[in-house]
Amino acid sequence: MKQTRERIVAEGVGLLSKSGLAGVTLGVLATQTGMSKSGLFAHFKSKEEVQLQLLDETARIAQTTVIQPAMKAPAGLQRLRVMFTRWLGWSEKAGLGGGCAVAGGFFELDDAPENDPVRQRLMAMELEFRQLLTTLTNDAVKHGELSAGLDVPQFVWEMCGLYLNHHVSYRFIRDPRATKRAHRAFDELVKRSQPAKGKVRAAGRRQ
Amino acid sequence: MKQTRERIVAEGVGLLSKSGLAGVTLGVLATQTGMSKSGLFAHFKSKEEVQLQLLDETARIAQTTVIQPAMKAPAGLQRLRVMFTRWLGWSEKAGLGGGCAVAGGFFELDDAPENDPVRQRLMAMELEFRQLLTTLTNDAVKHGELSAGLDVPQFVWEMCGLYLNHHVSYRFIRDPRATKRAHRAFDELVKRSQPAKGKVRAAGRRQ
DNA sequence: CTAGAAATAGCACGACCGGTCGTGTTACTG
DNA sequence: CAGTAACACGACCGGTCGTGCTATTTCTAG
Repeated sequence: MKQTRERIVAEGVGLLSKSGLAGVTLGVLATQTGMSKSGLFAHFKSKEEVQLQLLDETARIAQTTVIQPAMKAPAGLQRLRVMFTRWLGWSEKAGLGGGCAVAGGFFELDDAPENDPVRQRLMAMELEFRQLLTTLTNDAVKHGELSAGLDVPQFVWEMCGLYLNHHVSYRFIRDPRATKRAHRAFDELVKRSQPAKGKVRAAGRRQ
Repeated sequence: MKQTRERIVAEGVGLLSKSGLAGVTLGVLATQTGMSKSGLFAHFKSKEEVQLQLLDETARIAQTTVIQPAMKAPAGLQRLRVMFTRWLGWSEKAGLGGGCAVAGGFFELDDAPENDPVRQRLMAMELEFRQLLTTLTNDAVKHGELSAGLDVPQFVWEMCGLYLNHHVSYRFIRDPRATKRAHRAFDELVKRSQPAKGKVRAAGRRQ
């Protein structure tokens, strides 16, 4: 059945979130789905195929949990801000039961060979998302909410860092101030990226 | 022999760096050390013991690679800066052949039970290092190089984030600009944490 | 109601896992 | 010289891994 495969994938994303790529085992996934290992395996060509499917499904969930709500916000700095807010701890909000599989994969596969398909998929997902952030940041610049001279790649780079930092702080350290810290850092990042107030430029209107 | 155990540990830190905690396997470690699995195992009570020893050794290496050189620099902002510079990519500089095992462990064990000994060790290592960073930052404040009104925990938090971000950017993304980006972000962090220049005394206008 | 297709289970495989056990070698001790 | 303790070894334990091959069940079409 078509929907069995979907059920497996839907179950699997939770396991992936909780246990990481290496923790996704055919046996565990089968048990969790209430199937035999071979019955489950018949739906996929290989374990790698399972991992790729799970990453794709993870991306789909992130799309609806993080990106779509953000795109409903008004373009510019507001949209960027909503994106960041939704981004933090999104896997928990989506009910995955664990952390962000993509962030986890960064550390699991950082030494994997360049042509590893799972690594490549992970890289593609990340670059695509960073591209989106870049676009949103550029929009905020066009709206005059961020400085025209802003180093946009650097801005995006730092924004991604705040997410990673929050992930560790929130999930490993379990610091209750993690989310507050991340927002504060983001606010600082935005503030120092804004055009000079009251100065010569005409593009003034911020926030 | 005493030195056999040391040889195992010395070999193991490389494996830990390359493959993460889960990748440290008695069999692989034995092969790599040129021993039989059982011969190797005789030196430890359990695999967990091996992991703890490897983490300790990793800490020792970090001590000489990162911390000791930094402590030779003049106290204050300079020392903090040297620490940060040495910190970035330290595992490579130390010849471990992989990434930072501590950073990797954050993502591997973020869902581990609170009383997991390996998780606890990792946490202790991190908190100790953050404590050191806090002390150095406080020193820089005392030297008047950072603002007296600085939110020091937030400063340290952001500094740790820059390290994580660099790790991903450098090792997974393999962005050649990673280190430049990290330094740039650190400079910005320092700049906005400095006391107002030329102006009055503490509590400057560093909004 | 039955033929065939699709989905699932059963089973076996070789490899590796963490860990145990008995044995042989070596070097020091009395 | 005999005794002994440290050390490393190969064989092996019960399990789990990914992955095939072959039944069996279940669903659907005529």
